[in-house]
Amino acid sequence: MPELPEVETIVTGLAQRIEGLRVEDCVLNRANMRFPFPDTLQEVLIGATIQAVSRRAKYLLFRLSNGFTIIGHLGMSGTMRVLAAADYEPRKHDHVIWELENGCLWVFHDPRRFGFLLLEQTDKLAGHPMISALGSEPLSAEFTADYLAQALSGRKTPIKVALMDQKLVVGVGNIYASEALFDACLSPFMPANEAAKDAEKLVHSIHITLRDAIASGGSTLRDYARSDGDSGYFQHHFRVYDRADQPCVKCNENIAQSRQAGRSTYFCHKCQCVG
DNA sequence: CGGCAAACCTGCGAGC
DNA sequence: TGCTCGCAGGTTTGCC
Repeated sequence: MPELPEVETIVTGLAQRIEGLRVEDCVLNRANMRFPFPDTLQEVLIGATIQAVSRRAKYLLFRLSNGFTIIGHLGMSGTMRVLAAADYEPRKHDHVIWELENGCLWVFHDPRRFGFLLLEQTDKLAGHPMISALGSEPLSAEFTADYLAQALSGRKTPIKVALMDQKLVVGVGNIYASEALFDACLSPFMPANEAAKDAEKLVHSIHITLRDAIASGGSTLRDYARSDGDSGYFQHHFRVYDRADQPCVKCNENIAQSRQAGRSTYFCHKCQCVG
């Protein structure tokens, strides 16, 4: 679901609302999502204080006062909201509800159940299999044109598919891969090793696209909502994503839709030199 | 090893 | 109106 801008927006909101608070109770409305919930989830959580909420790639990290960290993922349709207990009305797919010491509820809702929660000791977090193999954070200093060019070299896979490979660069999903390639005027079908020569342009476009989206509070399609329950606004800024047959904002040609690795790709034939 | 399709789920819109 | 089909923001697995 949510790609980096959406996860970032949720992390910022959750940090403001739950950091420093003790968990009074933890209600599991089912035994599993994508994976079974850890047996010790409730035991570890109840009575612990949430020291810090952060993000690595699209993973949410909740550092607890007792040496454990919750690793969360929102999958395609997950949301996390915090609201006053008095305002809570149960909804289908509210899978986990944490009761906080200030009387608020922190609710994990996920219709498609591709999301999950795992538990790891904080000092072993970097070695966790889901975390250890991840590529560069696109908004960090290490995500440079040199890094990207090196990572793309020798790969024949289409550049759009490569940008969505989390071992290469994290946080770029189907929406922002299409948007960044349009910004860079590069064909999504260009082999990655050819696109390596445009690494500088690509890094710039990925930066711009993600920062704009974060500034807009992310994109709301169906399920995504910020931690305050409000929607994001970046969907109004889409230039190609979900705009098939609508005029290109630069050249007025119709935006085209295709499929790569099972995912929809949107692009402008003219601006992105797709022959 | 690289690259693709399928699988995991539910909900919604399009089309018949 | 009501059904079926296809598709949806992600990641892993298994097959070629």
